[in-house]
Amino acid sequence: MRIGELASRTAVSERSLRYYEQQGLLAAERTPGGHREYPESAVDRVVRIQELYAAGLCSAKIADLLPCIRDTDGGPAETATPMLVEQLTAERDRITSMIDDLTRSRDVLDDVITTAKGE
Amino acid sequence: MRIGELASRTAVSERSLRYYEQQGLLAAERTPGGHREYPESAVDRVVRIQELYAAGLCSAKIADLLPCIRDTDGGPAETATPMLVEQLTAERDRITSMIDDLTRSRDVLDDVITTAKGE
DNA sequence: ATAGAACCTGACATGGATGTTAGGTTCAAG
DNA sequence: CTTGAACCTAACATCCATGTCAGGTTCTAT
Repeated sequence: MRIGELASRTAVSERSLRYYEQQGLLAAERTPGGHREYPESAVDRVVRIQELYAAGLCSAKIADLLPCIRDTDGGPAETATPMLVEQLTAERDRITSMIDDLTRSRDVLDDVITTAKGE
Repeated sequence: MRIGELASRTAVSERSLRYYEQQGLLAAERTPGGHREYPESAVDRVVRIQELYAAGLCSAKIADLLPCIRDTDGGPAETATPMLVEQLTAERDRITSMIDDLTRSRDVLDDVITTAKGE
């Protein structure tokens, strides 16, 4: 599929998709004229990339990580090096405390909302 | 307490604390010479502010929200207006999906970590 | 053949919390 | 009184994914 369709199916802007390619996160074939041509699996990958960005990982970490991810269609292409495992473990712990923070904030919001509705 | 102590006790930079004041999130008394003087409760408040920033709320929303929060030392000073409740509900839903995304990303990391360690 | 939609590259802009620096004032301890 | 730590304001810098614009090329349907 081409970039417009991928953009609309993932709700990610074309600008961002080109940026992902620049960062080595998302490969694309090219038509003879130079237009990008994506495989069906690009949809899942873009969603995954967005989630990882949202989790606070930078492009470089995501680029390291992606080849090690177990795709829907098979096992991982690579195995994480010990150094990468160490970094990813730190990221995982950071994500865990992010989740805890978010949960606390959500509880605060719920309390304020409930209080307001109860009066 | 003064700004240096508050900064070290909350692990938030003095720069940020002054910024919070500018945004109307954190009030401070002043010494005759103009130095900021914070009450003990500022520590909790700063932590709360950081959590809300981490949850993706901007300064303005936090400023609206803070007066409605049930403090440790009593009930909320204000009750949220219907409009604010609507906004906060949207924020809460957004936070919920953030948590879901983060959980997914953490699962991905765990899988990569486990796979690497298992070999 | 041709119009118009879709795509290309490249460059500059944005946001918003935070870092940093500069130059000056206040505070506290000797 | 003096000295150094701590604080003040103001202004500018940074990060980095994303937005936006300009000017040009490719694709597709008629």
